Amino acid sequence: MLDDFSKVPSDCVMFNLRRAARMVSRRYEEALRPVGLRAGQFSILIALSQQPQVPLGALADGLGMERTTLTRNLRPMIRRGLLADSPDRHDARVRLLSLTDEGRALLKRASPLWQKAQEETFDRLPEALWPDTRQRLRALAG
Amino acid sequence: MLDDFSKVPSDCVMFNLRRAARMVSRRYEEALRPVGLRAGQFSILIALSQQPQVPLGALADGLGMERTTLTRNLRPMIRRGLLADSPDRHDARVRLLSLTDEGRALLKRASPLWQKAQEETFDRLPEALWPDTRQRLRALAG
DNA sequence: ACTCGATAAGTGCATATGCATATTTATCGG
DNA sequence: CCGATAAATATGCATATGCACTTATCGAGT
Repeated sequence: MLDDFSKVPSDCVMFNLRRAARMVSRRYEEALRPVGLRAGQFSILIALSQQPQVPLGALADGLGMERTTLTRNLRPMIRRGLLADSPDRHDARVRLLSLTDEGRALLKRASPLWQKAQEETFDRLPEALWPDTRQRLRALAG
Repeated sequence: MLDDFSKVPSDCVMFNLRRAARMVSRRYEEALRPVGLRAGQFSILIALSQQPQVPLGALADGLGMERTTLTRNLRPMIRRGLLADSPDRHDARVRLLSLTDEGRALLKRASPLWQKAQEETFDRLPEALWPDTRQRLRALAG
């Protein structure tokens, strides 16, 4: 039976998650194209809109992402003027991140586009199932 | 209320999916490290183990991936001798992909490692919930 | 003050992702 | 057979992902 992998593709949690993430990301990115935001960039804007100053590492943890990945994801957003970074006064190692006014304005423009993508998503997965599904995704990510 | 994004991060399907996919992929990749397979590479091997000859486009569809992405994902695997490609006799545009013996052997070695990662995953999400969860992920990906 | 272990962040390398566009081949209408 | 259209794949560009390793800084103990 060692050679029979016939059930693996459908059973593999990792495969199913990655495929769903790819497909769903593409739909959100299509919706966000008018404001020129990638899927991950929108998530970063949202995460930063919650708090005024966030250390890079804390933000990476919240996104479930390696710090080194986040470091590079920030670059095009800072270049575009959506984010700003400043050193922590009390700890020179820490890079504090924040939204610029431009970033906040773009987020406002992006919000209805995201809303639309979210609604289209709920055409595929009944919205009533989402809170429960989200909890499962959190359990998987935790 | 346009400025209040406080519920978006937790509500956003795309964000939750991407985060879960990142975290889960990292755990599977850690498990698969002894055989030097990335998460996506394992999925490709599995998909190809089902059929002897698969056109690139059909494989990409099955993986829910752009053809152009798959084209490049194949490169390191072919270089390593895990996959082979040959032109379709009846249509010179088509690239038929197949596992090599080496690829099949590696898949055999990878299988128990995958199994272990899968079991660790089910420590986080009760396995009884998986068939239902998989169905929801499929609905999202469809 | 000094050393050392811990912590925060960055770099080099390799793979992953997909859109716009180009290239090659097939197919169909004439 | 020929030209137009469609189909399968590849390339250029930009962003995304994370591991191994490095650098800079902090804090505790001496």
